[in-house]
Amino acid sequence: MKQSHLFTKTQKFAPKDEITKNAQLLSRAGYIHKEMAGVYSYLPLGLRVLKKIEDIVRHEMDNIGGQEIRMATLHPSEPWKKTGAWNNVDVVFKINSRTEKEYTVGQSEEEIVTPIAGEYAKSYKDLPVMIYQIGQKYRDELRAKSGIMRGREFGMKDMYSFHSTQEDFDNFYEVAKDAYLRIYTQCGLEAKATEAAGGSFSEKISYEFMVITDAGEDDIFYCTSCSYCVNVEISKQNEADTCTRCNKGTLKRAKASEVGNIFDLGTKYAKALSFQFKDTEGKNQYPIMGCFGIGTTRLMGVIVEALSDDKGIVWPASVAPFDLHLVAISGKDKEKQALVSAKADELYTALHKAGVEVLYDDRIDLSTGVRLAESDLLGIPYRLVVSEKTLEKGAFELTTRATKDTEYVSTVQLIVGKIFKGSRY
RNA sequence: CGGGGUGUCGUAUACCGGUAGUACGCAUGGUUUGGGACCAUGUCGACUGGGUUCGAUUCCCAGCACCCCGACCA
Repeated sequence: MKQSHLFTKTQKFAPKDEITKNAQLLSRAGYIHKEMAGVYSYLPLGLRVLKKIEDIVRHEMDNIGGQEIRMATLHPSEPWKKTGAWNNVDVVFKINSRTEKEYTVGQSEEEIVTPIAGEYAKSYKDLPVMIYQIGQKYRDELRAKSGIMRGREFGMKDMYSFHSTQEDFDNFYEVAKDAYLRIYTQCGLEAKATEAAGGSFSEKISYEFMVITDAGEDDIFYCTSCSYCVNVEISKQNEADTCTRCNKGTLKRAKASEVGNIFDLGTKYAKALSFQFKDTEGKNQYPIMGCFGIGTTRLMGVIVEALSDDKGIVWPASVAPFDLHLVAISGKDKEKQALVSAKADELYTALHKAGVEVLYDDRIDLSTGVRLAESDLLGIPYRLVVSEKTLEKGAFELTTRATKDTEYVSTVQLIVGKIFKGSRY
C-alpha cells in the first residue's frame, strides 16, 4: 500500500483523554479512533493487525478441532432469562424495542450456542463438539478504562465445547490450554496459565492467561522454577514461599494483564437450556461444557503495552500491519528525486511480487525527519530506505525496528531473506 | 455505583470578569531534505443550560462528556 493513499495520518500529540500507552500510541499512529468511552473503531492499519491476531487464533482453534460459526449479535431475552443471566449478570445490555419487546446483545454466548449444539448433538457419538466465533462483544461496564484494554464493545474469540464425559473434557481442557499458550507465543508475548477463581461462571478453578506488564490490572504469584502461576486473589501461599508444585522455586509477585480465560462450566448451561444426549446405554445425560475466551482487541492492546519504546510501537512480525516500511528519501533536485522514486517504485513492485506486505512511503516531498519519526511510531518490523545515498552505494538500508540494527542489502532476494528469516516459509 | 479531576481552534496548550494568544495541523507561496526543519500569508475555537454581573470563556449551580482511584469484572 502506498502511504500517500492511506487516509489516516499520524499525530504528534496524543489526545489528552488517553493516558494509557496502548491508547496513546494506537491513536497517534492512526490505528484506532475513539467513539466514546470504551468504544473504538479500527482504522486500516488497526484492522490489519486485528485480522492477523484473529488468524493466529483461528488457526489454533481449527487445529484443536474447533468449528467456526458466526452467532447473531442481537439476542432474544428468553434464553438469558432461563439461565438467570438476565437478572444476575450486571454487564448484560438490555434493549427495549418500540413494541416493548426485550433484546440483548452478545457479551458471552452460552445462551445462544448451547441450543445450537443441542439441536445437532443427540448422541454420545456426536460429541465432543467444539464451536467458536470471533466477533464483537458488548458489556455494560460501569467503568471503561485503559484504552482498548477494557471496553464496552470489544473483539473476542469465544469457543464452547461439549463433552460426553468429564474425562474427555479434562483432556480437551489441557489441549486448549496448550493451544492458548502457542497463540500468545506467536503474538510475541510470554503468557502464563494462571489459576484463578471461576467467577459467577463456575465454582471450579479457571485458568487465566497472564502477561507480565506494568500496565497489568491483576497481581499474580509465579514460580521461578516451574510453570506454576496463581492469581493472588485465590492463592493459599505468599510471596517468597517455596512453590508447592515443584518444591524447588520460590513464588514471585508481578503485575499482569489477562489475555484469555478458560472455564469448566460443568452441566450448568446444558441443564438450564435443556441440552441432553443419549449415552451408550441409551440414557439421557447432560454434556460437560467448557468456555474458552480470548479478547482479541485486548490482546492487541497488551502487545502494544508490552512491546513499544519511547519512539512508538514495536510490532512482532506476526501481527504487524505490514512486513516492511519502504521509505523513499530525496532532496529537491528533480532529477535525483525522479531516480530515487523510480528505484523505490521498482522495489515496491518486486517486493510485493515476492509476497512481502509493503507500506510504501512515497511522499517524497515531505521532510525526512517527519517521515522517519512516523515510521518509528507505526512500528513496522523492518524499514527499507531508498535515497540518493543508498543509490550511490548500490544497496538499500534495512533497519530492524526492534533493535535499530542497520545493514545494507542490495537485492530483493536478500531483503526477503532477511525479513522472513525462514519464519514464514 | 462511591470518591476525585478536567472540559478553550482538528490536536496539544496559554492567559483572562472587559480585543482569546501560541505550537502543530490544514491552505497558498518560497527555502529546505537522514530524525516531527524554516520564512511569509491565510484558515479554524471557549461542552450545554441556568444564575450572579453593566459585562462571563473566566465566578456559582445543574446537566452532559471524558479521565483517574476504588468497587465490579463471564
